[in-house]
Amino acid sequence: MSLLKSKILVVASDLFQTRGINSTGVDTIVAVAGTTKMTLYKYFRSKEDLILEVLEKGHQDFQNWLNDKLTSSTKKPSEKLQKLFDFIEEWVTSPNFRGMGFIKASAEFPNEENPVHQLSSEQSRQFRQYISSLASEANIQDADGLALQLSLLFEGAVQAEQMKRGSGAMKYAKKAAKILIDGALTHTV
Amino acid sequence: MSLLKSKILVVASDLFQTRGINSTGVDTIVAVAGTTKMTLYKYFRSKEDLILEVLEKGHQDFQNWLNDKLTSSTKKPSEKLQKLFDFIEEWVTSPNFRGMGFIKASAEFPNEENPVHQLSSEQSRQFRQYISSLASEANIQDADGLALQLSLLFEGAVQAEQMKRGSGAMKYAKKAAKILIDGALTHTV
DNA sequence: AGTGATTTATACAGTTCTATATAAAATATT
DNA sequence: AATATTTTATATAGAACTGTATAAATCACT
Repeated sequence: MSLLKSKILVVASDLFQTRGINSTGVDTIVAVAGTTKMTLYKYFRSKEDLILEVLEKGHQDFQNWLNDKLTSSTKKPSEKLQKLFDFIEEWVTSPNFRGMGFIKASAEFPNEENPVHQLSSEQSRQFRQYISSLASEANIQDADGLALQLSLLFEGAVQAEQMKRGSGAMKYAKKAAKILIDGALTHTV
Repeated sequence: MSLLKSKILVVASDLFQTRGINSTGVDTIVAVAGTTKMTLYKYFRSKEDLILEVLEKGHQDFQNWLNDKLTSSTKKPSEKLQKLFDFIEEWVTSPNFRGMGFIKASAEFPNEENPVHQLSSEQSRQFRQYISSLASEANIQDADGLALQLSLLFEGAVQAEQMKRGSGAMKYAKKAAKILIDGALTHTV
């Protein structure tokens, strides 16, 4: 991928997160990225295309990072589930954390027919599905149910953290997650 | 309050929730409300003023409704806490539910110096504080901690419901809340 | 019916935004 | 060095948005 294109992606991701997507114009993006609109529109057909690619990249980066961490940490499915929130906390508190794109994008594009909304909704579903597969491997009965509960905690915590940085929400989300996971594990098949 | 003013507030609240705040122009609001911009700007100094009043009204309506429900349902503090999520579910699934304003507003206005962001952040804090006071009355040790966890579940569920209507998130949020509340109640002072 | 306040209709100034056109400059390739 | 590609600089079309000006129309009240 072109250096300029990835630079634009990084800058756009940053600005979208800190100023909002609709409030960030392409002029601002190219100015911060140190390039021009002509170049931006060479690599992205439209602003919407840019938004979609930013979301896609952010989600893939997160999923890859999380999956690598989990698979290299332990092979026991139940332990993976337990460590999930530790890694999520590590991700959220890392200096290059720019927020979970799909959480904000769905708020800024509430129309269910909007491509940006659809992508963020799909990413949210994928993430929940990933947690559910971990729960299934740990032989938890209602894997989808637990996955939903954990994702609620996670998304709530990310939002709280976005709303007020250093809120300590992640700490209590972890405690709650542990209670829910432990409870579900004692009712395994 | 003037009929037109409250009509504008209702319409704006509806449009902000369904199309997003930044994506909704004042022209659209007055067209749907069946009035003109002149009248809108008579009652609201600016669009930002309108947003703030919409948020304020939405939050007060919710808090008043919830408090009335809780105080008239039971006098036992621990039962209030248990019934909290039942009423919240009732609110969220009611036909005139237009979403929790402060959740989306903070996403659309991420800048912490923005008045809209500040108000939604304050409302989020107030709601958490309200839950915490219920937990305190029920003699729960870490009342603030439980309140934070419950609000994470709540905000996560509202967002999930906004992202995909009829997701059933509230049902699992309630189950998780019950587990957390029961756990906290067994460790009371 | 007549007076005063409210509301509408319409136009528009001024800004911002997405997206494109065109030509010059810089960079890479042969 | 000459050619081809990429990138910049600049201008601008065209739409959308906030907010205001002005005059006509409607409404409330006496």
